[in-house]
Amino acid sequence: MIEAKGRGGRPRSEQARQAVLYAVDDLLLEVGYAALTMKGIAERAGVGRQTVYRWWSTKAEILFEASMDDAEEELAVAPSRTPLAEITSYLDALVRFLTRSPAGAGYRALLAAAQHDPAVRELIATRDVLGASASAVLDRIDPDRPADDHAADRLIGPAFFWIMSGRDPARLDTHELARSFLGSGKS
Amino acid sequence: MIEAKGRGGRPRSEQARQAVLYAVDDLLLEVGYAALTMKGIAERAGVGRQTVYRWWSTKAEILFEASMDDAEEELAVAPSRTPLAEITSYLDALVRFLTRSPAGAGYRALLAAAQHDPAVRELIATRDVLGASASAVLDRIDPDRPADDHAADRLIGPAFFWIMSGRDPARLDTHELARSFLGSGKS
Amino acid sequence: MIEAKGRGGRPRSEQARQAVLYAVDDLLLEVGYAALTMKGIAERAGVGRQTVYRWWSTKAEILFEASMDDAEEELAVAPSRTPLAEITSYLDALVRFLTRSPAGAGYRALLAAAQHDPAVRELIATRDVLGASASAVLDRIDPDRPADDHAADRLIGPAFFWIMSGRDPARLDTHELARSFLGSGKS
Amino acid sequence: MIEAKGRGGRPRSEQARQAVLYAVDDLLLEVGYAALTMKGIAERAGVGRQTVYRWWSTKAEILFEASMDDAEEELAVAPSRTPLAEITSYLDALVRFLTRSPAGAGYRALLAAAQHDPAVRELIATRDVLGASASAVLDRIDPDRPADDHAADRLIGPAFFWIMSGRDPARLDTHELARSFLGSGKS
DNA sequence: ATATAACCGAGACGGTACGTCACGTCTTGCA
DNA sequence: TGCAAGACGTGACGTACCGTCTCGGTTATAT
Repeated sequence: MIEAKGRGGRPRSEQARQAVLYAVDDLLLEVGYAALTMKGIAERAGVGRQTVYRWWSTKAEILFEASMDDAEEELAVAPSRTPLAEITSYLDALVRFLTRSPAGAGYRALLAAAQHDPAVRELIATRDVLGASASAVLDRIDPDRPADDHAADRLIGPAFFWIMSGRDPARLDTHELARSFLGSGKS
Repeated sequence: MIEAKGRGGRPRSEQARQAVLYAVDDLLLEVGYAALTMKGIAERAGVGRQTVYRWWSTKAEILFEASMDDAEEELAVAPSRTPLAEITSYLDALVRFLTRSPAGAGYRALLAAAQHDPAVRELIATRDVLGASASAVLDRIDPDRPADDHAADRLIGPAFFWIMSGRDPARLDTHELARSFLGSGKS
Repeated sequence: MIEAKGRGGRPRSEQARQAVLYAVDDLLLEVGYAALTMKGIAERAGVGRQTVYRWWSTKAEILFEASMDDAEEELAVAPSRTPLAEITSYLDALVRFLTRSPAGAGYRALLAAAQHDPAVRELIATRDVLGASASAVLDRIDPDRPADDHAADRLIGPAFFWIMSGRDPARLDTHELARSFLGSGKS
Repeated sequence: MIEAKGRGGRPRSEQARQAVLYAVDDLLLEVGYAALTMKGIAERAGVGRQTVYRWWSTKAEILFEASMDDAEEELAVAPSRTPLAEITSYLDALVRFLTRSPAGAGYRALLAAAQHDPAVRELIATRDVLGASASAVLDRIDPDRPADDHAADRLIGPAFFWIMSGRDPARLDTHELARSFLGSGKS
């Protein structure tokens, strides 16, 4: 049993939990991460402030719980006929996730917070959604690929850097990046 | 004349400006970006709060002015005998900058803030210190290299992603990354 | 029920309320009305600033709540054997109140603030402590006295004007004022 | 010569002085005494801040210089045929001054400030405009009236108290006050 | 059935940073 | 020397949110 139940008492309200997660999703889009406050979340969710603090310590934790499932789903791409097509389509999904998706906004906000908050750093380290999604694609292309060759980092990194630097996603040539990626590390 | 001075009035105090920049540098190391406050900066600098707000809108702007010159300097690497050595040494400098340098901490903080603050986004877009440092190295290796092939992004990206994800810099194999980088994009 | 309490929430702290009122009383004597600040009151009371603002809008309101009970008490004079003695003793109490009493200092400060603040004007209009105290004395002397003959104003006014003009209270001849008052408006 | 001229240098600008006085008059009506600031006065007058401070210490001083001449003029009433008419007409002028006139607003503001500022108290003590105006009327009615009988205070006081208490001037019966005044202090 | 206990909402509590305003002083260049 | 301009250090303003703490009430299980 994961749920270590207390001896008695009222059980946690699933309704309150959902309301908080939805509220965080909405507010992130409406006001941005910086203006996201525990107070605002509680009020938007129609929930007591203490109830929020009882189950989450920081807004980062709530955002993590609210976004990561969506993130995983959005980064899963359908198989393609060629490696080039597959890599390209993955990079497109990655860019779309980072720049258009609410879950991507949550991810970027968390990554940002992690740069100056060790607690958030540990939190996101528990679940490497980007790396896992890239590895899934790479494993499909080459099931015998070596571990620890930074392949996932080389696949994700260039696009990731482009986006995080704040440059226009439309000017990013994912096809070129895919070609370069496949042409590297060979002989 | 660049300095379009008003007709009258007391001139800006260079001493106050320096004091603020030093205060930001110090405080960033001592308390971190999240705990960096305009109030704290002013007090540490021995400067009025209004004086800080008069010249900078946000702590990000101050940090930008305080860090970017140092950043540029720290990312300039000495020429090496072989391309591989040069690339590797650049990547080492990059990792050192992002993980150990005060200026690098400032850079990461700014990049983080840019993820949810369009003003900061524009600010850092005005001066692409990472991209410029990579381009300098790449130009030295191949003066005739094509523009817009994302070479700088492919060079920086993997290490950048590794660091930003919060993973251990010691476990990053810059030599391997350098080899992969040089083996890609050929034809 | 007079106390229309909200449905939930922590109840107002009577301790905090008292601490604020005492702090205002103390500070008025120590630093004067002009140097009385909401910040100072909160700090002296050991209370959050928001807590002060939650229950009072201005320092005048706090002062009103803190002083008016005392004022009423200090302006009540014991009956005397003759009208002249009674009126004289009332005028002495009035002068003492306006010039020596902490509550009187509060009253003068409020009256002053009312001259350029309609809100304070309305506030003090809700409780005419001076007029009520004078009426009490006048009613005792002549229970059948007509209303609206400005008797209370004629009794209070001269001494009030003298004090408010900043002239030396010791040079005010209350006995003469009492005699004149009793000699007027008769036949 | 009253004006002790300095050894050399630019003479005081009469234009600047007038501009400041007009600015104070205007601003008092527009924003009220509390919101009247040295900064605001200087800006409205189109004058340097230092220039204001050079010639006046406080806003009260400026207001005093700007209002008291007007006050004296407005409180001078034309002779009437009977004492009752004269007294009544004086009281009407007094009420009008205190409640309608810009100079009266200035006077009330100064009197208010004097309640908690000894410097202002001394300032207004140098020129008793109300008392002087009342004495002028009383002297005309009875040139041989005794000094120090508080007659001026008894004349002014009731109306003054009524107005300062913030009660409706329209409900003040000046005729009744005049009758009472003339019926008092006889034998 | 009835305690007991943990949950729920609401909202006041002492703090602290926010960004603005005015204070009174100072430092310019010009008249 | 006076003057307009305007930056300086100081400190109060009123607001927002922090995380904690009562409140009255609500649901569950454990007697």
